[in-house]
Amino acid sequence: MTVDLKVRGKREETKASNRQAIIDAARRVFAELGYGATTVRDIIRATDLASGTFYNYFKSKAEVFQALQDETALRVRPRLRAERIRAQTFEAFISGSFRTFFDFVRRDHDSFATMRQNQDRLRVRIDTPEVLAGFDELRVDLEAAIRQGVMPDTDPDLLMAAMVGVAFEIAGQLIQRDDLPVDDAAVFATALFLGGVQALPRRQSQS
Amino acid sequence: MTVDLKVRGKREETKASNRQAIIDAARRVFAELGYGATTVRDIIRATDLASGTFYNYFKSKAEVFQALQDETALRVRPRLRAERIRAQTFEAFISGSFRTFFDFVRRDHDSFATMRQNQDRLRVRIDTPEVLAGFDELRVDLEAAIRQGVMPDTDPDLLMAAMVGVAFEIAGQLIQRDDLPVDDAAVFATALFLGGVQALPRRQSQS
DNA sequence: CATGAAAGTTGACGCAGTGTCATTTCTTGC
DNA sequence: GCAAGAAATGACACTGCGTCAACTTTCATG
Repeated sequence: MTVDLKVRGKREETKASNRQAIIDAARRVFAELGYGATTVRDIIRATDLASGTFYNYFKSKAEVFQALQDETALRVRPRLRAERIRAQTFEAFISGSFRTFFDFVRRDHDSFATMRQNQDRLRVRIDTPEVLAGFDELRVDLEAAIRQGVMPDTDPDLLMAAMVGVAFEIAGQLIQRDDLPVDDAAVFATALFLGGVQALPRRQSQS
Repeated sequence: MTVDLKVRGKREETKASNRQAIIDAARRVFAELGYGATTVRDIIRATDLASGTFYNYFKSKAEVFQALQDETALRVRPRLRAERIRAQTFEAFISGSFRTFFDFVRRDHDSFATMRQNQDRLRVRIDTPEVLAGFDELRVDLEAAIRQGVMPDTDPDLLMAAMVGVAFEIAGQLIQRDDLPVDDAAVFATALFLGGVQALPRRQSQS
């Protein structure tokens, strides 16, 4: 009567569903209480599992949080990667990267709202290994672009850092300011990298 | 026999010294164990005070951490402010800001090492209210520069975000890479803002 | 000085979250 | 069916948290 194929036995089935249940509960609870305030017990209470079961899946709340971030990172990275590989010019490389990232941030608001989880007025950003791996991927692609002569031969680590810094900080603006169009953000960041401050879009009549 | 002037009574004297003792202990302990792993008890054990005394000075370990960060922020902000106000051209504004900041980061390595405190391989950045106020200060100065026609009339929030993002992310590189000269970092960031990717310093013969 | 009141310190206490583990329940291959 | 292994359960010992009544120190006052 079970609709889905029983290729995997019941064992693996529930194992996967329990893991997901914990992750889902964690996302909800983190969103509600903030990372600092939530306890492992809060998370497990939000599922129908027993406290001990949590530890069959994760070592600590930090590890669940990491799983959440990693999940997000693994969703963005392929898109960014594809965008960069497709790029034939460095304009396309830069503009495509920013646009794709900002688009994702706006759409997936919640995943990044956790990023700036606050208890008081603190702003916190946590980069998990998967996120850091994403940075590395960008650096590798930059190096490839440099080798191909598409990108000027400059320090790839610093260029990566600059792109990451601008991307995340402007993403923060996108989260704060709902009225800021994704497109404006992308145009701004792209112009900065293509021509510096002088090339930035000017404001309309702003008396 | 007390060398220093007894303008303040003993009361305030010990109050200030206790507070500082806690902050100093916290800096040591955070550096050793990382933020996540240290407990209030760890901090207080590293002083000769009793556990209850901690709570006369701070509500939680988060609050001590914030005090640490704020202390740092309050040391950098005036320097950055002075640099920006002195600037007559936007080249000077940008270049002075980055150079001053990177110089501080390199010198005050430890304060910023805490910034990227890691338990596993996580990278964490926490912006306290004083740090955020520093961002705001930058935005205000950018707005002033725009009004004076020194800076192109573009979205000051985004420009601030871009500068902050580049500054912090490249600061991260400065901390990771001891061989990276402060000057190179400053030249890189400045060139990016003045002329975009094309204007970046090229690498020497790098077969 | 002596003294009483106020400020500050102390550490033991009750409470809550942590991670473990013996026990129980469920799944699977035979 | 049934035995064996896998996973879930929740009680338990332990640790850290924040509080508070008792104690100590400081200081203003006569």
